[in-house]
Amino acid sequence: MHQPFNLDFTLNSGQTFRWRKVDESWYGVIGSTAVKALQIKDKLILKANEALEEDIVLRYFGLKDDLLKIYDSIDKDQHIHAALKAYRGLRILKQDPWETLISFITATYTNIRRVETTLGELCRRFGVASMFNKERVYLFPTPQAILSHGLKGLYETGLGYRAPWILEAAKIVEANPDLLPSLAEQQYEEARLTLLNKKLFKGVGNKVADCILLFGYGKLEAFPIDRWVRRSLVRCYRQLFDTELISKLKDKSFTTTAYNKVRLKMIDYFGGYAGYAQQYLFTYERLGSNSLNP
DNA sequence: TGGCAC
DNA sequence: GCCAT
Repeated sequence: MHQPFNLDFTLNSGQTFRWRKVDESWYGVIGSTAVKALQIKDKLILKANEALEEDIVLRYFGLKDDLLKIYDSIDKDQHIHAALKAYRGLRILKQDPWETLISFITATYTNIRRVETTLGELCRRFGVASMFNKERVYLFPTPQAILSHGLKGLYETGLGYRAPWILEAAKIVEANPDLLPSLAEQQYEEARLTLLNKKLFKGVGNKVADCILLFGYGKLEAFPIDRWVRRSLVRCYRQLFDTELISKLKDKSFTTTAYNKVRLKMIDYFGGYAGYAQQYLFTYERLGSNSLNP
């Protein structure tokens, strides 16, 4: 197998919300195929309920990234070094853009556990069910499925004030089938502008856009800055910023202007794989160095 | 800048 | 973390 790889770190690092661990196995969906994934030592064992191209699997789990080369390029200081060591094998997934869009709109101003519950409910109600062994797995609902249930149905999933945003997103994607695929053709900064400047989707700001581009499109320079990354930057990377920017990183005055200054500085610092650096700093800050107890 | 569905 | 003000 492509090394290094750690399935638990990858699926527990806040980039995906729908994988479920039962005993030693993870149940989830790749494309529209229900799968069971299990890592034993260096082997990734994949069982699917229908034919699934190996290429699709490699792509999904980020196994096509040359992780050692990436480590080499971002291993710039003792802080990132410790994070890379603690979470060695953590990879950035390449998830479905539509699911990623809705997931990260849902993930603002809450915690991961609640996002998991809400998205689980969304999929349970609106998604196509499929069985794997004794585990029931739901596909992520299509825009059409969401539209057919309407706003009331969305509210019942616990989406709260995001319900209308999700409905609106479904309308936009349904009306423009080429929109999400076209972002894949664009470079990171261009795709980012498409998402943000046109104010395409309600609920998609700086951070959510960067998450979508990183986890849904594999734009590996994207550097999403959330509260954990902010904490990490204040704690370990103070020297890269002036005191004004540091104080903004610490509180609510973290505006778009500040976000962009920090983002560009970090991409400049870590280079084209800044997104990987971000994911390790995020996980290290959130879960600590005790990687056995995530 | 403050308020926010569950 | 984003939106509306």
